[in-house]
Amino acid sequence: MDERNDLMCEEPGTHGDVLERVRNDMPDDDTLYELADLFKMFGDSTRMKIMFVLMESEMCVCDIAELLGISQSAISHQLRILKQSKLISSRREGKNIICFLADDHVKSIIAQGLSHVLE
Amino acid sequence: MDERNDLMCEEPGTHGDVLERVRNDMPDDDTLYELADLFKMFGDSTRMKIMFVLMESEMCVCDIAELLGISQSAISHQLRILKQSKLISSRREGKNIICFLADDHVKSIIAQGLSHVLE
DNA sequence: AGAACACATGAACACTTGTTCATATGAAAG
DNA sequence: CTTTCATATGAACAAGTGTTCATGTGTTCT
Repeated sequence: MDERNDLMCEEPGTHGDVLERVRNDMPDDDTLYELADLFKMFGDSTRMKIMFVLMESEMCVCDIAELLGISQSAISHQLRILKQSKLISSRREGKNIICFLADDHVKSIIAQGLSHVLE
Repeated sequence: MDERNDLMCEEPGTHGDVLERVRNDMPDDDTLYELADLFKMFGDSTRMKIMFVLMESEMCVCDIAELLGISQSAISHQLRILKQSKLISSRREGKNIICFLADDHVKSIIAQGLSHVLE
């Protein structure tokens, strides 16, 4: 019952406990795709920069673009994607659209990533 | 000194405090790219599945492939990438290559992502 | 040595992704 | 109402990504 895991190869059916645990803990396919799509958001340096900026302060679109030295169009396209993933929200204020982080998980996810990267 | 943030638009130089904080807290470009590359690993459902499996138990390549119903070649290509990112390590055991998570951050990163996805 | 199994790898291909460029929408000021 | 500033959006294109297929490498067994 606490035996070492035998390999499945060439001897199927000999370690049902692992198989069962995996099947129980693996999220369903929809959740898995959502999860992957979420992490894709953090997988582009432009979007990472945007989120880093918004961790400091909410900010309008043109300020983000100017601060990062990236074209307004590129920023706008990325903001659209980030909003679809519910990571960023925005409100209008006169001529400007003010963007801000919509989820506390953003900071903790980035923090975990950073501690891996920084060894 | 605790004033509301003015917008940068059309009035540059009026909110140096935010600018300065952003410049201080933004990682250098190399770190940013590493960070984005790290999260790219979590941005593919095949790699997510592999990591979910390895969260339960170390396992040889062919078992991972069989368990997930994905071709051995596809798994092997993805494992190569995951190893380059130092997320997975492996050792040889006879004919088999046993893979296992190489970093504790994997679990916590995935956990943070899941709690976002599951609302 | 040869056969069989486990895994790795390279090329090719379809598919996705991010940017640029041009243009459209929307609010505010003259 | 026209202009101007702020932002959004669509098309097009280059670059990146993941899979398959075929084949190569390494290990064990007879």
